[in-house]
Amino acid sequence: MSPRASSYDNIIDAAEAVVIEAGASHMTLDAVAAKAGVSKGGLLHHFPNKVSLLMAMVQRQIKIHQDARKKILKNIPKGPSRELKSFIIDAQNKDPMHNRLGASMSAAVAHDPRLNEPIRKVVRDNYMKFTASSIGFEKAAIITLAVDGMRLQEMLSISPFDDEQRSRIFDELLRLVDEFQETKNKAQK
Amino acid sequence: MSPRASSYDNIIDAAEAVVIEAGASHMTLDAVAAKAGVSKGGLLHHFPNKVSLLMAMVQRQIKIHQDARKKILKNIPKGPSRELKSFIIDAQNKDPMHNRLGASMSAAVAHDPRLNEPIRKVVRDNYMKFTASSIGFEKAAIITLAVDGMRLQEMLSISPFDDEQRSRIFDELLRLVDEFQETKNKAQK
DNA sequence: GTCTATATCAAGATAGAC
DNA sequence: GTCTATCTTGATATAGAC
Repeated sequence: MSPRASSYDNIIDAAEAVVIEAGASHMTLDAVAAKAGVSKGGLLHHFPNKVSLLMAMVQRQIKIHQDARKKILKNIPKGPSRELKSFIIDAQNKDPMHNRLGASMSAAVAHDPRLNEPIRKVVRDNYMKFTASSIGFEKAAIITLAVDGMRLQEMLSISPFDDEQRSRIFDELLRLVDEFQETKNKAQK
Repeated sequence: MSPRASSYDNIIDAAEAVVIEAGASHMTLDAVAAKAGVSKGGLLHHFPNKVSLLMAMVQRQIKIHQDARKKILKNIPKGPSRELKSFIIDAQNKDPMHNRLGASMSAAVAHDPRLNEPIRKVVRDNYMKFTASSIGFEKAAIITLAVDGMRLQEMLSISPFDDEQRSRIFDELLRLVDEFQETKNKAQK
């Protein structure tokens, strides 16, 4: 599906870097080309227009998170809320390369709001999966919303939390999933 | 502080409307002027440049929510988590005029990420207030993050919930605040 | 496959009449 | 205080050489 010429990923890396450093509105083709070390013509050979670059950015980030969650799932002992937990643990990861979904998304949406469609779909699928889990619709939704809230705040650089607070919150989220699960189990007996 | 010529608010209304209908990237001065029924020259008489319009949009929305929360607070029986509850109830309001903070913010941030500063400050103040409440830092943070998550998703049009689900989630959030409070009370005895 | 040069266009902002 | 006309810039995209 995606061509894997070395410059292809190189250009996407550069585009993400520009967004992170200068903001979505400054992600011009000139800036991306300069950052990637190619000319604008070279860039436009790989991505015939700006929208195709933005879509590639979003798609690559979606794939990165999907792959990460599959890996995480393997290491979670079987239990009723594994999917939801893998989602929390994936978001907990502060690795720079891992947290560029926000950058890609804000650049895409700033250019054309309709480009949010693939992300909308991912969000939809997530909530379908998690709210069908055994802790109940509302509680699963709230946990997921809190995780997305954290990510979206970080994407907009309005998060009020430092690293230590951030990790305490994620730990509590994981704990709450278990607690909600236990409450539910008792109620069913 | 803010001039209240009728056209002043009229122009801000128009700017918000353009963002909601066409997206942040299409909020050009031409489009706003056309929507407001004035010429570009007329618009630029009130707002000397685009940034000043964007800042006015954000400030007005912040004030609307502050005023709304003050009103809501009066109707909440005294108790330990009144501030947090007023925040949830304010977010619950689906009145169109009330939910334009997202539009203003996305337009501002799309133009220049540094314009998020006033909102960053509001978010900071909120979390300071709520997490100092008696249900404990992590739980208060999670409730607040879930509310902000809902708002930010709606701002980006990626929310997967319909109206009925949305209101069930808000009800559960209010219930959880009380439940967390009770748990805390018992623990302190 | 990568480059330079250039066409085209849209948007922000200014000047000055009424 | 509102208008029209115009200037200027910067960004996307195309054409065509190497």
